[in-house]
Amino acid sequence: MATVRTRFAPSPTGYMHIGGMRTALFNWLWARHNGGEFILRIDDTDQQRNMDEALGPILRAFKWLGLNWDEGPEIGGPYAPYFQSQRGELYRAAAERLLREGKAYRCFETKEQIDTDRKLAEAEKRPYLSARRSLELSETQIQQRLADGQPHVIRFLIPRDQKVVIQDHIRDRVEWDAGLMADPVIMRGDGSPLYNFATVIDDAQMQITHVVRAEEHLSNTPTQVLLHQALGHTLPEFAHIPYVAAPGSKEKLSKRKLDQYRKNVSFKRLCDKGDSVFGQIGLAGQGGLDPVMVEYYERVGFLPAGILNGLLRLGWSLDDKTEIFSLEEAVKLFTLDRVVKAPAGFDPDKMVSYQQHWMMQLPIADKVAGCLPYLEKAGFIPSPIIVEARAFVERLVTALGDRLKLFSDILDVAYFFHDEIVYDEKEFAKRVAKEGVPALLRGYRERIASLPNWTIESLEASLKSHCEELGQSPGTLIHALRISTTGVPIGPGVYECVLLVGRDRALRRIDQAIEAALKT
RNA sequence: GCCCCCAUCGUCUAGAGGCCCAGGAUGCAGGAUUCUCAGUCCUGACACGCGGGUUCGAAUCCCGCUGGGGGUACCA
Repeated sequence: MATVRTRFAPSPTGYMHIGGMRTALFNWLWARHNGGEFILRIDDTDQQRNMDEALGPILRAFKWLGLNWDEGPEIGGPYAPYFQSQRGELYRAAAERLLREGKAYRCFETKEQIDTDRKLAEAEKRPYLSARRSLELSETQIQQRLADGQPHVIRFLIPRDQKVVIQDHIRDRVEWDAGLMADPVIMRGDGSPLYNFATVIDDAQMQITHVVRAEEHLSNTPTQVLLHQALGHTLPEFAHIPYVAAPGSKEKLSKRKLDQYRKNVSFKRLCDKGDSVFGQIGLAGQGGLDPVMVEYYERVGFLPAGILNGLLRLGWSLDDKTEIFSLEEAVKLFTLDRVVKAPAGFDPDKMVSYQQHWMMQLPIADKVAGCLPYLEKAGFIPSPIIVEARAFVERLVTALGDRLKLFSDILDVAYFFHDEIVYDEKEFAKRVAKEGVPALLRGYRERIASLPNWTIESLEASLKSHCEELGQSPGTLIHALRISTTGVPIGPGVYECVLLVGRDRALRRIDQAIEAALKT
């Protein structure tokens, strides 16, 4: 059996769509699962502006997620070039051949004519079919028009007597009546190919065995099948996977409707996180990152494993209980017949939960490495990073444990880095600015100030005995201590926090808190 | 208008005639653990779009309806 070859053919748009990434992932997995090859081809039939700018983010997304390509940009391959804009000769030759064999024709009809025909068909509630007026032109008439430079396109002559049937890997048997199809343009007036045509030529020339693509292409399939047949190609197998839908809807996820998605609670949560993070690391407004783009997840501190796992489970399942898959396991277990037929709504919450799982598996050293850039960019630690800072972050990350879900979460504990802290006012009022608490705090402060060295144990023992002597419950002091030293009611164990804040700073903060409490 | 696709908890999904008064996950609510939070562990509420068939028996098969979606371009 021939080697399985799949492809993903993005248009260079300047960003990688998260839904497109899922399609790419399925292609990649299917190729890898079968020990085959995955090809990246760039569909730039529209003239492109700046290729680096347009393609860069797409390649970056693949690299970040670790989805390597066997042939394509940067590495080439036996069927190069992999940019449609550089393959014009192939398309032209194929179009010429179809013309010569009478399977395509030069169409001189104006857009207005076609449009009128179309409207008429619609009004009469019948399918629109090409009138094929140009077919009645004699060879000399055609030559005359060409000589006159009359604008024209090349249309594929649909063989109307046929039925087109495919056996889709996901949708099973799908059938169309060619008698209901209009003749599609395959070459523009300027001699450039249309997507439907270029794809057919490329898929065949690149020996693609499985066309795995989003279902919005299902309706392109009969045209492509007919084209393949006209050209004498072996038909690739098809698998039309459902598109990724917007949160809380069944509509295709689109960059243009971001404002609307923000009404969704979980989507909004994600957006807010990004806003906060990008603001702090100087990425705000930079080309506008948003959750429809893969880069968003990278920049906000997701792990490739989290995104990959989430994307995999969006429209695919192994069984009734397995949720967690590493890429390696996915390669082993992925099959097209387990792909779901219905569109899958994108759920940021679920994405975060996979992320959380994979973050918990990550070794401390990797967590540190992931957090450092955020701290550096936000100016929390000196740049370049010095060993002391690194060591401190390691202690901090260890103490944070599972509280760290995204790398950028490290920015939420600014109080370990800055001298000034911000009190959570409600908590301060409740835990510190209360009858007797400042005095209790002051006594404890004196006690630990004279402690030769601070450890979790010594701090805790001091606190226990202090409370005991005064007949106070430890909880009261613990909470007061936490708010005074960190400003917030959340975080690692108090003693751990105090140690992380550091002796001098902790004592100073306690003093400040007592002062502030007495003022109110 | 025409062609095509789809339809199980809010969401992602399991389910290919009896194992299902529907299972897992996520989210939500409550509880336990604990100095808080996170985590972990329990508990709870929440779904087969509707109507007809077929069958002893249907979430599962068939038909219709409704609903949702995609395409309908000299976009991809």
